[in-house]
Amino acid sequence: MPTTPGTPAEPTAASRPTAPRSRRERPAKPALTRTGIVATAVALMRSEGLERVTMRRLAKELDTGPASLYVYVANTAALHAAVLDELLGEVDLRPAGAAGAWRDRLARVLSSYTSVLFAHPELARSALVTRPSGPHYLQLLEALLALLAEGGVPDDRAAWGVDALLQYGTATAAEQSARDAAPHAQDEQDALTAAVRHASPQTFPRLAALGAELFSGTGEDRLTWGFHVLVNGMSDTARPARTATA
Amino acid sequence: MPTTPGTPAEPTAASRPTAPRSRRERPAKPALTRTGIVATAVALMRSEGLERVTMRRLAKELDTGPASLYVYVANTAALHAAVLDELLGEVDLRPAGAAGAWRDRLARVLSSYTSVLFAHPELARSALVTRPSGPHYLQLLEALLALLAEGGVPDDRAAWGVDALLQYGTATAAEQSARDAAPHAQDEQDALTAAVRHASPQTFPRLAALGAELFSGTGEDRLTWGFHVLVNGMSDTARPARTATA
DNA sequence: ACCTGAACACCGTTCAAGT
DNA sequence: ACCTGAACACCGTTCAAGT
Repeated sequence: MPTTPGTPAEPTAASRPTAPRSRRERPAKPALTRTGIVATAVALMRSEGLERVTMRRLAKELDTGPASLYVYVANTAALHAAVLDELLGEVDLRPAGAAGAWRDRLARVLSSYTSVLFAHPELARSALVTRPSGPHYLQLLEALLALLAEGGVPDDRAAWGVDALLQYGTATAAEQSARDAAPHAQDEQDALTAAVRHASPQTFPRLAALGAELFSGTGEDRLTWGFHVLVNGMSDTARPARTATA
Repeated sequence: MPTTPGTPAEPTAASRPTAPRSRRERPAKPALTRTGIVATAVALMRSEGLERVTMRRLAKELDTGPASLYVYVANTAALHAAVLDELLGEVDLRPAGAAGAWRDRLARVLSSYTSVLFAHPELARSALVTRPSGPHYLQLLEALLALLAEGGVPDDRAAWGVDALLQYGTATAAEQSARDAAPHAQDEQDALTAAVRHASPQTFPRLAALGAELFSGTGEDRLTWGFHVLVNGMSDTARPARTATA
């Protein structure tokens, strides 16, 4: 197995000086390891939210200075990516191998993925920018590709489509982070609703015609519909020829 | 026209004390207004990037303290949303009214939207969380809905679908921000490519079968394909019944 | 080879006091 | 009714010096 770039090997026990008994309260300061750092970061996220998972705060939790963490973690983005990778272990992949219609099983796996991110929408934001590449992510990709193959989606479309499906789930979860974080967020939704409601039917005929329809439905229903739209669409839509012209 | 909540009226000229001649260098310190603040923020973004559009940095630019801005702008997220609203004026809506196949015109409008965000991918990130609600955004919605109606997409699906289309463009632009910001970002892509390349064909048969196909194609081609997938999918996929059960 | 103190260069937001 | 100085409570990251 090749060493992942940017992931320094754990220091051996021998190379580490024996930990000086810390301030007598704590149950002996544990040695720093990448694994331990990430585990502490996950715990910190669960207890205080991702916005508290900062290099400084995490260092405090580990009873050291922020500079020490940079031996194991390249930067804050990498830290958050590692936390996400950890969380992806919670995605329920069992529907992939279960009985039933492949489309529904696909939607169930994707729903599970999305609901994991829904529990931590700030993480979804970072996932859009820093794609995970850990084993859990690979397992998820594999499960989705197997389902698409079972459904007869051509390989070249499945290769592009799996990205679109995951992106859709990720972005939907990320959107939710507004409603979570800001107590203010309802206002923003209201701002758009109000803007649409007051839009002049002369200038905005379609907006006026659709009105509340634009904001209807539960998040769950919209999400599932979207997954089916993507799956049906990619079954129907050929990829552009390699020498495509606009 | 109702007053948008959170947008205080501009102070009248009368209510404002005559500006004390500032440090004699600058061409007379202009009065603070929401419009002026946003315009300065846009200029600052163009010259130094969105990451420099902070309350403190912007205040410095306006020759005042950060506290002064809070009279006009609720917080940093609102500031960024206002900047985005401004930028959306650059989206080319002309294809909506032009001749040609509706699908292609739809794709062209969406491509224009996306390329505006591509020029400022950090803004795309914030757009996912704080949806715009300004006039430019309404015009974009209207144009897209008109095209979907022209294409015979049923109203209820268009209402949900327009969101999916915009989200797809926004998320795709947001993803790009990694490649821009971090000099490191290529590494992350490589990490995933490497992980896929080294995935065991026993454990990950589909991943092994598809391989490089997963990363093939230009961003442009993938984007356009995705738009067509969504449009074709929503033409085919009924919304769930109101009392739908899983 | 790790670990760290200290520093550099910033943040958002609030609040009491000014004009 | 705005405008502001100053403060509070933080950030990420680097680097020289320690062990």
